[in-house]
Amino acid sequence: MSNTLVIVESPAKARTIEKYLGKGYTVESSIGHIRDLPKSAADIPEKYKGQAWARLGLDVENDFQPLYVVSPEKRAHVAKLKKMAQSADEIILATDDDREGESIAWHLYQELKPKVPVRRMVFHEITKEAIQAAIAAPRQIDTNLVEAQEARRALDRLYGYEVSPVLWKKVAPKLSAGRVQSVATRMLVERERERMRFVSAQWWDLLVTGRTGGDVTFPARVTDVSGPDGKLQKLAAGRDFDPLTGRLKEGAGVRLLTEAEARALATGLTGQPLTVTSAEEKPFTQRPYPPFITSTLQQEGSRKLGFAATRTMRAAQRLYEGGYITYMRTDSTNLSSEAVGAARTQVAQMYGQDYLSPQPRVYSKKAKNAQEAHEAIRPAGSSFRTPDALRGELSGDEWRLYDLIWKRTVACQMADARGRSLRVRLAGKATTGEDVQLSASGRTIDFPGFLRAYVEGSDDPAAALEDRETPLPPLKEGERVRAEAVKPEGHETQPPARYTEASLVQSLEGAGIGRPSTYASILGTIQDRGYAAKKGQALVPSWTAFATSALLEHHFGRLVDYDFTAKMEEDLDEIAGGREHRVPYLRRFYLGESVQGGAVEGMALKPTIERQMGEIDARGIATIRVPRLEGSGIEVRVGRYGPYMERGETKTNLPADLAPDDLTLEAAEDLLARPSGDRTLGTDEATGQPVVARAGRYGPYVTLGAENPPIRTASLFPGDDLNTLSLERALRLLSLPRLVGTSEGEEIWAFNGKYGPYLKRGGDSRSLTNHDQLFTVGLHEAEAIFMQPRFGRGRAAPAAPLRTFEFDGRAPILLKSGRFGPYLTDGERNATLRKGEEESSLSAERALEILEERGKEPKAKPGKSKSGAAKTSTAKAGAAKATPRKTASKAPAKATAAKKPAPKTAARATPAKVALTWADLKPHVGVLSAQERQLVTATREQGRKVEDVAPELGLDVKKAKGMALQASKKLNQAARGG
DNA sequence: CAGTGAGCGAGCTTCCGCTTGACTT
Repeated sequence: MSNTLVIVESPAKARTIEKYLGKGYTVESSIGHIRDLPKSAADIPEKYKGQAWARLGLDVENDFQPLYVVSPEKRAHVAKLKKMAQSADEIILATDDDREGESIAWHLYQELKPKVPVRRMVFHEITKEAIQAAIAAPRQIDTNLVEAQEARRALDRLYGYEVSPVLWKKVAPKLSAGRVQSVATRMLVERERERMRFVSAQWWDLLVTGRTGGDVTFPARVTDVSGPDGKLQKLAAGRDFDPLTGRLKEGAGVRLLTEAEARALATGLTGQPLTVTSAEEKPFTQRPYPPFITSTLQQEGSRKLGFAATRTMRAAQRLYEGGYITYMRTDSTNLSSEAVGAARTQVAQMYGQDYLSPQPRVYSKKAKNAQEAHEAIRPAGSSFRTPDALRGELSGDEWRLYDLIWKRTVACQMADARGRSLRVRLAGKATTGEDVQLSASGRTIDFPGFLRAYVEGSDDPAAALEDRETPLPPLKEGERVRAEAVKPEGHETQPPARYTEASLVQSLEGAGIGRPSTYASILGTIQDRGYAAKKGQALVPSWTAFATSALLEHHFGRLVDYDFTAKMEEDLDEIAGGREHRVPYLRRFYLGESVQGGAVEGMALKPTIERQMGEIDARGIATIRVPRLEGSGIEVRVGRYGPYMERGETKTNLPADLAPDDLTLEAAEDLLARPSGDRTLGTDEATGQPVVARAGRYGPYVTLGAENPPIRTASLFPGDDLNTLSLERALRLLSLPRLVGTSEGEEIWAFNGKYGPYLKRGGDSRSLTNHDQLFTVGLHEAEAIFMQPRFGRGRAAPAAPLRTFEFDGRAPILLKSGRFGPYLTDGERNATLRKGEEESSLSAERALEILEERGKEPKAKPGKSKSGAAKTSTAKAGAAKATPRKTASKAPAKATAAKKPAPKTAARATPAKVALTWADLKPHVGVLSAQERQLVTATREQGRKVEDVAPELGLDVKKAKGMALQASKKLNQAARGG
């Protein structure tokens, strides 16, 4: 009997399809993509590790040739597929019918290397008919579509892996940038900026309770009041105000009532007669919403059930795996005919024929960039199980979500809701003389139709139906009523609301950004990177998000345009259609294309980054514009240790839970006046100075004196708690250092240092084993400690090697445990073990290989270089080869010698850390910020003093010196190929 | 962003889209 292997993407799908296909077919899944570009160094095959482009996984100088690897966690599964492929007579690749699915099919083909016929088949519904039809109409892999996917993949990699490092250098390490997340972050930031600029305004109007002759009451609102000239004038409402100034928009032509005017008018209108001047009734109909797709399911999951996107998706995944619903990651609102039939049957049964829409409804409005590989999300099968029937079977989240999906699906085949809206205008006169006009509106639902099953945004359709009705008595033109009660109401304009998970997903989807499979993880990413935090339902962007967004907007504007993805999709469509190709497309994006006149066409990412690295002023980027603080001299900055505020010499941390929008001038002054986290414990009687407990970047500490800088500081001991620290304890800590006694004519002092407690006698020091010894060590004990060799007691002895590998004619290689994990060393070079290199199973040969391949010389210590250089030269030559260094360029005189460099001599002539000259460093000034560059150029090229240059750059001398030092470090690092 | 003293191994961080378990607490 023949055996056909069918491969789909999802295991749950495989199980279903296998049932429909029967004998002769084996159905297995790929479980998503099987190969990808290497994620990090650990995934890069040895063979490619030395390549400059390996980090990207794309050979950017060679047609962007991708390097695909099977990730470690997929290896076993791919091996299983290979085995199955070998025993099959035929293979059908039935991955999804979209760009990614086509690519998965192609990767399967590449990786399995089948020797039997291979066909490609697609279906959009998991129904018996659809699958049999698909089997009967196979095709070949669409290589153009695959190429479009590869272009998409490459672009995302280049964007993410080239731009993120810019953020590491200019903002903070471990940050990230990407086509999707950076736009999502920008959306949050722009909304917050609007809120920060927002100026609120107050306005008043009047709510009138009218009473008819028939003794029915209804609400109406005053819309117009006559001015001094007797003419009616519209009352101001929220929309008439400019959100940037809080003042009425120019030319609004409305009247703004003060509270007093509103109250006077209310009194004057109470009890007065009103005349109905017009009554207009209009019928309306409302159509049901389309069935769920991923984004709308997440939105309604959030609105109706209060689920976060991940929670909705987790429940949906379980429903899908249990066969209760169709696939939950989809962008298509399409329903199979099976589903439409099932829904209609159920409507007729449960609500009656009247509630059925006369014609089957088709929902085809496409979302931007929809790929439509699946159906809409609906109850599975050709007859839907009702939520009630599943009460015992499903529980908790799953049942509630199923109920929601069922209702929405059934409702989409129901009849329109029908009703009437009534709009009434009334006129009256206050006793104070003003004419007024009022308006009342009502809404009556005559036939609820689909609303009986499903009301968007509400958990209970029955209750929501009532909410949707605002009954109004049947008022006729000319009818007289009485203003029974008049209530003046004050209102305040509101800033635009922050995004929630649901509304952000909605906006991203609207712009065609992100895919159903990624919406939930986008939210995770921006929170994991610290770009946003949830505050209730709202997503609040962090100060880091402001800095990052500002950098990208100013220096890589095109990359964070809201339509960047839309444009990319257009280009990818061209590639998929065979009218454009991957390589030239990527070349324009990454390298740019020179056209006549020397101009560069395309995004030209790489050259842009190289240029911007020098342009971007890190300090400027870290300084965040806060409109409300303008002119106050207060600056907000994100520093290495989080966000802080600065005014002159005063600095204070910004509390983590303070949203950018909440930083008003008042709040800022308040924080500056009371440096954050500081707690005054009391007063030191001896000096009369306050004792303050603070949290600093090196941990908690106490100070004597509340000023900056304080008179004295002392770190807390490991067991101390900043929140409960007593004044007595603080004073005891501040009493350090302690004079232990005098020995050998020198004083012995006990200090608490950054590496822990230690004793100091003249120029000599010894560590102590615990902090309490600082108070307890006596002179004799101290002297005994000093008798010990420096690295003996009081400091962890050098750890014994974990393993030793011996070699003939070569120094042994030791495996040691270090701060950064296990590493190999032979005394000359060191190499840290990477992921996948097991310390237990390491062979001597492999150890040698690793050391040869990537062993690095430890940093030369001053005074040690001599003896280092005198040792074996083989290691040096190897290192020099692995990381070619710039030879000191004061060497032009030795040009002849340099022409034919004999590796060993060259290596010996260039010790590991010869001081680099300005000529060596100058080409690398691109790594510096504009300010750093000016400073360095002035001092090193023009030979000026930092003190003289600082004022010109608007820096104080102390800061400038620090900056010069930093800049020098950066330059050296860059010049040495770091 | 405070201030302290010596000596030891740097290398990695990061993207977007497809999919599920396998881990531990």
